[in-house]
Amino acid sequence: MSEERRLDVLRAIVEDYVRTREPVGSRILTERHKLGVSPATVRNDMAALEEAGLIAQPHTSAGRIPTDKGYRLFVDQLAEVRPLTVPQKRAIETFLSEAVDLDDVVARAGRLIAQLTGQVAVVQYPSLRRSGLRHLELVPTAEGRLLVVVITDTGRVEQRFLDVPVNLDDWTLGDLRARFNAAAAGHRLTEIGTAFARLTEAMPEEQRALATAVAEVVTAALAEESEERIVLTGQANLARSGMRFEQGLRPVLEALEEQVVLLGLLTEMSDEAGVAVSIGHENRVAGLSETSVVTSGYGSSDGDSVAILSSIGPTRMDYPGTIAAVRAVARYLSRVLPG
Amino acid sequence: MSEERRLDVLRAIVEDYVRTREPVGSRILTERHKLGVSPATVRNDMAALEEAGLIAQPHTSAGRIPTDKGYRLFVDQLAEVRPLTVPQKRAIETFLSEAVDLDDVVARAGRLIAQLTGQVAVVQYPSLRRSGLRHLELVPTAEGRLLVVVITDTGRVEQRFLDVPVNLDDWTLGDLRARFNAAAAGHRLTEIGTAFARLTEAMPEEQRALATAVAEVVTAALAEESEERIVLTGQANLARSGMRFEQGLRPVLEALEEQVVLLGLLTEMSDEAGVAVSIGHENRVAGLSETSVVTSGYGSSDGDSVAILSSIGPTRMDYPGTIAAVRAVARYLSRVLPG
DNA sequence: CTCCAGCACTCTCACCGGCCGAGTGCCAAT
DNA sequence: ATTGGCACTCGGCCGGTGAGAGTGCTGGAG
Repeated sequence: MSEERRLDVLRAIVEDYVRTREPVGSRILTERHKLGVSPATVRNDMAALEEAGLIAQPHTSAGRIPTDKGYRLFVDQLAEVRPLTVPQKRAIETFLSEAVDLDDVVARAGRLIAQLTGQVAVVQYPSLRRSGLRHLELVPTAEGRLLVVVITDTGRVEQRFLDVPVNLDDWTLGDLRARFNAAAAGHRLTEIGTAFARLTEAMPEEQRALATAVAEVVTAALAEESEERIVLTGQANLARSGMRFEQGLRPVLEALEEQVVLLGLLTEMSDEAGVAVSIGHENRVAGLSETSVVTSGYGSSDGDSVAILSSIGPTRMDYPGTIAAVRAVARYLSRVLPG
Repeated sequence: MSEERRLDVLRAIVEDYVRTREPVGSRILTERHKLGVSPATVRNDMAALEEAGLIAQPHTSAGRIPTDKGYRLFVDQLAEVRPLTVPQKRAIETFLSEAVDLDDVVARAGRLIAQLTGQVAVVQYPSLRRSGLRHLELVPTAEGRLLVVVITDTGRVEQRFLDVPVNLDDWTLGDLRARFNAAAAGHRLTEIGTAFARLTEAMPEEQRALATAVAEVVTAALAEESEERIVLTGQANLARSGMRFEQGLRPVLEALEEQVVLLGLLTEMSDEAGVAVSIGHENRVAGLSETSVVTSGYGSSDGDSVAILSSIGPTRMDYPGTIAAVRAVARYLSRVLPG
């Protein structure tokens, strides 16, 4: 009983089940894949695979379907990379380059992933913390209310309201703005706290309180991980014919709405470089136990990514295709982004 | 056969069907509602209501369910306003007032609607065109590239890149910024074009080209209706038990992803002041023919709204409750927003 | 030792017929 | 106008049956 053929059988089972969404039996397996052995032999292999926990049968006399562990083995060792076609690549490139601003870039990336994979796309906005500060703007909005606007060099804009005790004349405000911008120019947002600290110490007495308040708001806004924004696209794909989940859509939709949790999952996954895959129960998020998540970082050509994008679908998904799509979009995205 | 009782019967049918989600027959009707007549009499009334197209039976010998037309009559004439409880109102107020910025306000409003109604919430960002200009900022980002940032008095920030032929020194930029802000201060964005036209004419020759370019970008950005952004919340509610649609979730989810179309529907509905309801096939949007949409404008205390929020659910929805929730959130939202 | 054909067994699913109940429409009576 | 009575019509719910698919096992061949 050759080990190699057993893995061939597993690959055949995964491929067939992904295509037909029906448990696959020994007869069909020998008919559709040139294994060169009889069904009976395949049955023995299947028994071994089941013993190893790689496949399972839904009920006694139905075919086998891969388990999470089976998919894992498939993804790690058996799947062949299937690069995108040239037209597809061109389409990605042009579609992304037509974007008019950051919102548009993110939205388009989501639509690309959703359409290429036929699944749900999750795109995180370029992280505030890892990008540089371009400009800081202070705008009075109402009596005693100040709007603080942060513009990063990835083109992202963040805003916060700030209640200030006193009214500010335009001149003071202009002065403050100039000082802050001078202090912050070109720094990474993570280093900005210390730069501000130096600044406020050097301020004239009567402005120091306000300055520290502004500095606090800015650093707080940037520190607040929960403010990382993500965008979902292609949720309609969840209702497509091929997407029946055992537990129904409910838990999946609920998990997708818990953006904080979702973001935690994604960042946790993307520790390593390149494309990462998390399968079924490997996702600690309840509600995603019937789905697999394929993620990749993006955002800079020099390796360290500033944000994440991913595709989420049923464990029974086309892994090679999904991985190829996610990787391709991530690459072009990194190229298109300013900075 | 009194006309009045017929309407009582219709109201009873709607209320029962909304509660139980099962076709309601004459017997149960007389048991659960004190109509003071026998089932046989009710049957006659029901026959008349069916003749009038207000109710229908899914198949022979099942109870009746209201038609779109029936719901319409119910909403227009029969539904009694059911104000929110005091705790609910307090909850809305505090939850909204805890928001830290505009994104957060919009997100919280969505969550409120989704939770109060148990349906999908759609919240439009405060419209650019109908709000006033607070501040215009010009930021150089790279050689020959200028970032134009528009801040409205509702706190919304819009950004556009602009390629300029020459490099600008800080002083020219500061001067330009000052001039634009002086010209635009307090104007509605729709009137801003003319204000800018006057400004550019009065400019010194060598700056006029740049000034007109900036003016063009700003007005173009504001004219672009497609940039109106909306946020969806509570899509998980679509998968709740009470939400079975005849055609499945697919068309509904697809319709919700067509943000342009959806926005068109909402703006079309909210022509009139106050809360508007669109029922079933009244929605021209394909895919929403099994749903009803309850919308209200929000955003200013003096009547004319700057944006829209709404709740979308099955035609079989709790209209009084939904209307009350939408109205309440819209009101508090208007109060909380700056401006 | 590996592979394979055959066989008995199990389980799901689709189909069928009949029954039950809910609800209706009509009619005659008040 | 209202009501009680009555026959009728369906849809949904068993319970049984038969076909089909797939398995595990066993014994024999290479």
